[in-house]
Amino acid sequence: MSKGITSRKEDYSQWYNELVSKADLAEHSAVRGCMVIKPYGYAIWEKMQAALDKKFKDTGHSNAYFPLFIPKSFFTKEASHVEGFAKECAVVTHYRLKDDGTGNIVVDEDAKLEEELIVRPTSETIIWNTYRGWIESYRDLPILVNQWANVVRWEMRTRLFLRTAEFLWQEGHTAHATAEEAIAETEQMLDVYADFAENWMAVPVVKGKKTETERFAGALDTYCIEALMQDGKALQAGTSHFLGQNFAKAFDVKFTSKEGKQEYVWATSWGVSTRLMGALIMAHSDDAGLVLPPKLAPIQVVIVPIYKTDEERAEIVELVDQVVAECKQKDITVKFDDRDSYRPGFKFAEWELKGVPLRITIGARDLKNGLVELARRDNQSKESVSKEGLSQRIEILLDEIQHAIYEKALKFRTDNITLVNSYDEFKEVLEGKGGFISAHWDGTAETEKRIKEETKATIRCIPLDNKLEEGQCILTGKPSTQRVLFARAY
RNA sequence: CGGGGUGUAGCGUAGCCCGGUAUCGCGCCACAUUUGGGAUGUGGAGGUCGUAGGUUCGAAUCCUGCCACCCCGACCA
Repeated sequence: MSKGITSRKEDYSQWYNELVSKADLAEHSAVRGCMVIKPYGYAIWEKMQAALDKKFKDTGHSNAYFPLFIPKSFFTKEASHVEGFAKECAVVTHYRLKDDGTGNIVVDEDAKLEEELIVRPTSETIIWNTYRGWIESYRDLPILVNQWANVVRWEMRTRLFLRTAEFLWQEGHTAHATAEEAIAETEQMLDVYADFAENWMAVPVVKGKKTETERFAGALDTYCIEALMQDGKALQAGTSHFLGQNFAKAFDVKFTSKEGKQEYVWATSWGVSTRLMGALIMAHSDDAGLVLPPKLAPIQVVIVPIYKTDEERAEIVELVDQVVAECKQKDITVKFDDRDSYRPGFKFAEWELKGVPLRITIGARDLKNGLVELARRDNQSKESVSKEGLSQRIEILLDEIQHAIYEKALKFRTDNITLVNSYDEFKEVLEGKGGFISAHWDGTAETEKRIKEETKATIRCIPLDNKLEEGQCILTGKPSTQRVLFARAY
């Protein structure tokens, strides 16, 4: 491992790339646009999955699994849905290879599929085609299903975690008897995402609604959580869609109501992906490496011993065993770095790079005094504490770190939401400090498009807690009733 | 998919213009001395020069195709 990484100031995207690679989170694979998520990175994803999965179950959802392949005819049934995804679909056309007679393995043209299969970019179509068979009566509703899966969107430009051709995610697909119930579900899951982002990832998010332009292909309404990265760019961290009856109509999914009438089912879908890993990395990490929130850190505490002799080592190990046992009782994940081939300084740097929230250093000096040294990753502070009651202190510190990095990110976001009242001011802020820009917009797609073309900024969302106020659109001067959030985005 | 760039040991590189089987640093292995912020010395291993062709007595070097990655654009979670 080489020393250090590029600083954020020097080159933010290089910093990100080096961090992902040097912290052992992921690497590029032999397949274009696809990544290998390495064990340490995957461990973080697993922690995210576990927390989210529990929240889904707690709100009444069950997991299921639907096929990777979707018949093309299904996929093309909902017009705007197809239009939105058509340009990035991988298509399976054949089911066999053969030897062409010269030792080359080629596609067997005789094994052409009668109907081509689309590798799912999302599963609405296959799921709604399935739901048709599951739903007859209002008594079959609601259906509250989630699936953890991989999806493929053939992206031209990829970045590890942020945009790859294949990624991991969860997609919830629910079916309801009424629009009100479906909308309530959409909002509930948005709250689940926001809660997860803020309380687990320690990333503050703005809950909002997408404009028509930014809406999911096939949805009536798309709700989102938007996060702000340290370079001032926004990142969509999760979406929850109210799909109306679009998919029910496309797939003819009807139910008999209490009144005995045939009605189309109301739908929602919602998802978050491994992109959250990108958000996590860019929200907290610094020039020394990753900074992980304790709740998602695969290793919460690392213990680095410092010794000269075997006797000292033995004494330290004895204390470490106690500390580890104590922590285990409190469900704190501890790693004892007993590698003999690296010196302490090297280990300090390595675990900082990997974002371990707390480090315990134990040396001969400490043993003599009955102390250990605790070092926080988030603010680099150190303290010497008694070995008595150490696990309590660790517990408190982990909790403090979780809150401290959230507060830091929140302050950054608050400082980087700028209210502007003119287009000149808008452009100036966008070029200079970046971040979210709160401005009046006349509500038309034309204006939105022009601003995007001229400045590369998009409307990230119309915040849900927006207060109404009279104003004038920064571009056209037309009347507006509320401000929306603009930003350049990932 | 358009424009630009890069590919040489695990990583970072020199050599390429001007053709003769490859330089240096980090890392790796062994041993010794070390250990409170990325140790030092000695010895050693490791290469289809991205890949497939072509030119040539001879190609990392010249020519062509392909692949991958990085930056900028269009598109997108």
